[in-house]
Amino acid sequence: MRTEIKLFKALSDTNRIRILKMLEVRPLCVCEITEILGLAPSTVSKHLSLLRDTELIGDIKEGKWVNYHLQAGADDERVRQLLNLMAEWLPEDKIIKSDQQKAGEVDRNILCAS
Amino acid sequence: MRTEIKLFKALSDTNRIRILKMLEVRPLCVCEITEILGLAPSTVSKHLSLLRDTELIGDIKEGKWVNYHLQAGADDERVRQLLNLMAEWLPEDKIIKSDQQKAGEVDRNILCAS
DNA sequence: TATATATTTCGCCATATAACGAAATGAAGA
DNA sequence: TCTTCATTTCGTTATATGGCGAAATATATA
Repeated sequence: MRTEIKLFKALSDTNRIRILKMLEVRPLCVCEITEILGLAPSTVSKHLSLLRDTELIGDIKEGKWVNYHLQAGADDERVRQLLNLMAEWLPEDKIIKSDQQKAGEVDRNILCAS
Repeated sequence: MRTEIKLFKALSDTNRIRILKMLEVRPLCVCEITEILGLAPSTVSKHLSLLRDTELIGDIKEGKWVNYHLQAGADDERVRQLLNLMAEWLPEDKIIKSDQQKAGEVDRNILCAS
């Protein structure tokens, strides 16, 4: 039962839901997510490693950046089921829509080290 | 987003998952659930009211007992989706299977006020 | 009415969680 | 090599959560 609880806990936080929903748009690096959420980088990093522990997201290093992406094809069926649910949920949420628009627009080269 | 978070939080606790899974067998009163979980009645009552707040379960008074049941036909589609997932999950979990067997066997007339 | 029983509410305590800033780590480029 | 910048790790703090027992509430029965 540990896995299931860990998954639900991962989804029990507003900022982590916002992260998952913005990753539906495209993979993002930590500083892009940090900018959109308006949190400290260390806080965002912690959220990301918690999500990664559940396989809901994965990461790929690209030079000095770490790109995080949804794990839509995760090994664990429960993860896939929850990601499928989340993809349907919150289609009209103002914050989510705003986040997703920003996710489509941010440019890490302009944004980071500003 | 508040509703979604509340739902995931409700599912983020071992004892609440155990309650949902035992209610798949049949409706149960508080003292039956209390006996199976081995927790204080006040603790179980708190879990139940939290689950009821999400519409995952409902309650019907029957004399001095309060019977709790799954809300499989809940108004909220998200609730139905999560209950459907939970019905598929944990089919082999030892604790869950034991709980479900007990749920089929307990008799509140023998059990309570013992 | 008085008593017994089931449930809930309240107050308390221990632990878990989310936030931050500071310091450590890792990679790219001067 | 040295510097810069993205990210992570660590330590701290405030709040949330889950547990209990005691007291309050509600209902059935003597």
